[in-house]
Amino acid sequence: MGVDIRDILLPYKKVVGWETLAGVAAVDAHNALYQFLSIIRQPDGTPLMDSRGRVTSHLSGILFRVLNFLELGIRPVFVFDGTPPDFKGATIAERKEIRREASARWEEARARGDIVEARKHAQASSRVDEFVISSSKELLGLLGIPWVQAPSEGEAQAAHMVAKGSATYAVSQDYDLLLFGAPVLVRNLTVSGKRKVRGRTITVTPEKLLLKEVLEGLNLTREQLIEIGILVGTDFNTGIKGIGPKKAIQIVGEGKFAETLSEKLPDFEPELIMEFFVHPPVTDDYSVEWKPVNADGVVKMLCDNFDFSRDRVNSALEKVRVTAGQKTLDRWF
DNA sequence: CGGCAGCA
DNA sequence: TGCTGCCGG
Repeated sequence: MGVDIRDILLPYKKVVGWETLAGVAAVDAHNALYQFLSIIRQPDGTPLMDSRGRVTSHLSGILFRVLNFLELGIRPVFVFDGTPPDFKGATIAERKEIRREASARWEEARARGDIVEARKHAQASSRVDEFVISSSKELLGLLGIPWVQAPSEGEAQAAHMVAKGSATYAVSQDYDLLLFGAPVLVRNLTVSGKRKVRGRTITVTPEKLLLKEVLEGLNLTREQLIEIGILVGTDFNTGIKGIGPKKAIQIVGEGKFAETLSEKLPDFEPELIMEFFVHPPVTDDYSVEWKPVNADGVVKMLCDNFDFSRDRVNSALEKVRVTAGQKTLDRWF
């Protein structure tokens, strides 16, 4: 998922404290929902589900994260994907196949009692489907959180909203936001700092990337950063085998992007993808307005309809009732 | 992921 | 008070 240019971005990642993050966060909804669906699972990989078998992991994730954001003075706006460009077709088909295989391996591993293996494949089988999207939008509405429907890629729309000042920063784990021109990208926006990765407990802290610093530091234009992405592979193309971000930066710096491509991938034409990153379809037809949490509505949806515990939901909502009360003198809601 | 009980 | 580990749906 996403362009893997992590290695060259390492020097430009800045660990930031929560107090610096008060403001409007344009959240890459697909990225957040995928994260919730893949991680909020039982040890054997089974996601949270209601009595009717509907997956509810994403609803749990949204509820607690959004309420935490509000408490921290972070006003999120979720940005959902629209219609992907035609040239994403191959990637979409490939991912579908990967999910299908992962699903089968999940079953196999569970059948033979290999919990660890089962969970791994279950995570890889996660899919943000129509139900996940519509139920997420419904819950966000009840929480008073605005969401925007992108005409095409949500990442592009989120980047656009930060660029024009509708949001302070974009939130995603993917670096594509930088290719789409997001001036500020924040990663690891999870409240609990401790995470278990392969048995080890590591501390995950929010980190900020400024596009300007990345481009100046690497002495690149945004078009050149996109060229690097295309060489190593994006959501829209496979990239060249044997070329990672380090080699790509060298190639692009020497002005040999086109030359290298025509040599290694003579049939591939990068122009459409380049143009898509530079000028993606985005809209200015949105309104971003936060409303008070509809606590009754949230309880009705989550407890009556999706079997959440009343105690848990109420105590989560209780925290923002206090916060909302304190903020009424601000121009918050 | 995030809440929370249980324990040092 | 801070950490570990289980549970949620």
